[in-house]
Amino acid sequence: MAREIAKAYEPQQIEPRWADFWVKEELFKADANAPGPVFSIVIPPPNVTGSLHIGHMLEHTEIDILTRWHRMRGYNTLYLPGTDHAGISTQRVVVKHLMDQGIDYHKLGREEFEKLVWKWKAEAGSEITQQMRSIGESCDWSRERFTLSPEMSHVVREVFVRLYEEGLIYREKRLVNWCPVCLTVLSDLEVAHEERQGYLWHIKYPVVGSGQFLVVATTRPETMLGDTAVAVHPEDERYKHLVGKKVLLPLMNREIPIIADDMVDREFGTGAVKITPAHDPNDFEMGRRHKLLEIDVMTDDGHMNANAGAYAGLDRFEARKRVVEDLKAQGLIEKISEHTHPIGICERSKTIVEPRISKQWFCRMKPMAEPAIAAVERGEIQIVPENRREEYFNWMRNIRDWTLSRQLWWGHRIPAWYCKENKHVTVAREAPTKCATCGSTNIEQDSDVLDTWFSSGLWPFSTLGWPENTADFKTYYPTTLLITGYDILFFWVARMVMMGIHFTGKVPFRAVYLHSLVRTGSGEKMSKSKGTGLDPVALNQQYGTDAMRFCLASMAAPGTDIVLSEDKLASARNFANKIWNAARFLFVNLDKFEASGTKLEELAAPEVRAKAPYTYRGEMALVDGWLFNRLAVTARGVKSALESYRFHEAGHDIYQFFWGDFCDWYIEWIKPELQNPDRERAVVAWRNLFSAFATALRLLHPFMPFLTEELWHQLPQNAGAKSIALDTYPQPGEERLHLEYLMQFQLIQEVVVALRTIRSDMKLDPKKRVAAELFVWDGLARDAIRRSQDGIVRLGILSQLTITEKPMAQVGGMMRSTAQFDVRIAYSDNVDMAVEKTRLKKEIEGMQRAIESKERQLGDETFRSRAPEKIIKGLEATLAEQRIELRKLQDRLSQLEKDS
RNA sequence: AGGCCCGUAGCUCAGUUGGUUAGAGCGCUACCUUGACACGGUAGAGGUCUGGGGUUCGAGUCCCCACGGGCCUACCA
Repeated sequence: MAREIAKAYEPQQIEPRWADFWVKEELFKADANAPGPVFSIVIPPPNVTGSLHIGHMLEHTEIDILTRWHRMRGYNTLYLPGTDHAGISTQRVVVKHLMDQGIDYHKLGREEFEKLVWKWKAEAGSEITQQMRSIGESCDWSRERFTLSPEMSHVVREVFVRLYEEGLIYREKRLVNWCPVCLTVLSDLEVAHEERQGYLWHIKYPVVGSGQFLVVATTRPETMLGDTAVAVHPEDERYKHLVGKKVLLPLMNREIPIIADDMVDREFGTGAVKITPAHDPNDFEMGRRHKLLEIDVMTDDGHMNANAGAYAGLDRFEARKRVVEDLKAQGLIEKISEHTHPIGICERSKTIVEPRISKQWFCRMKPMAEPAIAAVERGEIQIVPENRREEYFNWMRNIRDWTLSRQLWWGHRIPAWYCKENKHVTVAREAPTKCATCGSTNIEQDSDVLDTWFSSGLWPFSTLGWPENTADFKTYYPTTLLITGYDILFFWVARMVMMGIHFTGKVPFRAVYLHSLVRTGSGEKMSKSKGTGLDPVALNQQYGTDAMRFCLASMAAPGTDIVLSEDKLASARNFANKIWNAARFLFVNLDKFEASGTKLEELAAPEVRAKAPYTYRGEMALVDGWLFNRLAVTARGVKSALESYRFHEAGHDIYQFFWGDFCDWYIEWIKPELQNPDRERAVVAWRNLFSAFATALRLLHPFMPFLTEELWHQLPQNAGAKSIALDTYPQPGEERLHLEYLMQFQLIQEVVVALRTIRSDMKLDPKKRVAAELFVWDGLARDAIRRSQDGIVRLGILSQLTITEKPMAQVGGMMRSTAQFDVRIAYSDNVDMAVEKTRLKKEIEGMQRAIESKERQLGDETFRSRAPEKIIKGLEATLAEQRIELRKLQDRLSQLEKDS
């Protein structure tokens, strides 16, 4: 039967089929009761609002590679998918959606709004998980989780109440980061710092009863409306005499005290600082120390409030202008200087964050941070790359309390109820009917929700059934590994570690691999909102998901950010095409061979894999010995690379093997064998080819799941089998490598390349067959080569090859020599001896340099006494070879010079 | 302000504990439409590893300084 196989690899034709197959067959459903070592990984839940971006593509590629790899190696494997309700993002998306329809969400009311978000989630919230299916991620979809599902909410509430009962959660009025656009408080981590060009306004505050002025410097003049003091350093001679006096706050005509506090920097500005406790973190602390008034002069949405007097109602930036103008008019601006300073930006709305006094829920972090630090110190959690450990420690050691509440409607509502009669607080798992303290039924639940990261922090155990001791929890917790971006080390990783240890007594994962970020050519982080991102979905469509995966993996060196380009994708696509065509070669030739009357079963015996490499009457072909050893070397390399998250190295090894060894040499070499009239020989060749190809496919499968699944199914030995994903992964053999195969075939490769190089230098017609002579120094190798003569003749495009028993004189024809062999093409047309001489001279120079440096080193007593034996031996061996080569080159050159 | 990372071939980047003539992909040059593959084949050119100093028998690799680029943390008004 003739097989239909397209001439070029067309991923669009095969990917959707396997993506569906994997999902429908529930191929990756985990079984908590299955035997074997466990590999479990939970997904960093993407936002429900999201769609797959290039960062996910990288992350999910890495996760899926390791997941498939472990599964194939026989681990009880769970890759648990899910999404995050993403409070602020989702609420913003839906609010905007409503606005587009002319609906103000405030008017809908909370309940109605929440219903709409759920509806929206049901309709649009599975885009990313659908995309994950279509790119073939080997998740267990039966265990998909959502951070705001009833089950997860139950866990969140349990955790909140326990923390409250333990005194780790408290409610307090203090200075927080407020976003006037999102209308919510933010945690420190959600505030980005940016250097901005601004001004330093020097404002003259009249000292009461003296006619003098005290000049303060500020970057935010509008906040002066809320000033309740001016502070100077207690030892500042310039101002000592003023401490205890008062200034008259301009524009507000309020008398405020001059205080002394050593937090003041005498060097900065004028050395006198206005104090606005309600709008600046420093001032707030100082205010509390000195029991100053805290006057909030702004509204939620960044306008001035009634406390701002004449400025009430103005936008904060407008107010700044007006304040400055008015001060100028009164002659109270002493000077204005340019000043670059960092300001806080809301990560979502990009507006300037306003520090503000507000009553919020906080989580005490220090007690939880300590065990989290210890766990990493003791190595219970491995952080990769290691240099991130220090960042982790640094942040953990300086940790500050976490602002938990958010003024949103979408999220886990805080399980706290306030007694309206006497302000008692009831925190409970189940909604209470009355105040726990006074019994009043006049209670109301806190209207805020929890920071989204609070529920994400529980993800590794909430998804596995905690607080019940479920089978999943028992088997899969702690998870084996977490793969996520280093940009959320604090947001998420650190918090999971703290929560995990606190609640389960165990670390949530044994290792964290922090992957790179994908950047644009100009070094920016790729971002959809900035329009600088490449769209992985479109690119997958164009180049193939496998190509994308392979490309990303090949670039994913730990600790290095990735700059992706279409060039690189094309190169990965070409690799996929190469494999496709290797398969095509197999099948086209198989058809021919079958046509000559061979039964497929003979070639595709089920044990084909197990017994490979096959021999012909006990005799191993050198090329087979070589190829299977190369395969073993590759499997070894891939294993050690993946064990240490060096995806790029694994990818490179496989690429090298598949293209360089398998396609360029093996296939070329065995071509005649496959149609060998000696049927027995041909069958051996076919079995080895099938076996090697299938092994290579299995090696590649975690990287390119679609292509390998497709081709694997077409191999006769896999007829009727379920999936390559459930097949075994090639393990590096226990037995030692047979180095002689590797070395002997490598020698052949060198000979063939030397022949081709000579031909190329001679500008020989590529089809012109010429006679050549070969001498090989090593007797064993010479015998091996004699048996491989036909191959050399074919690949070197020779008419005949004479293998001599003696070294060759460096005369006549065109030659190449190494320490191991001499090869000559006895053909002298077209030879430009001047070019040959130049080449020889250049090579001699290089060789002399190499030899001299080695001689110098080896002649150095200190080197000999201190360098390891291995290095010295190696150097000596190389030196000996190079001396031989040099002598040959010199002989050759002088011969040529004599001739001319 | 503190910390971290990077600067290697025209481009994008590898280079695990310092050790033998520094690698890959793309690009480039020449030749080749050969029965798997032009998304291809064959051969080749091209870096002395940003600069300077140091440690060492030996440095792309370790240390210091400078220059250039990036990131993170941070309450300098």
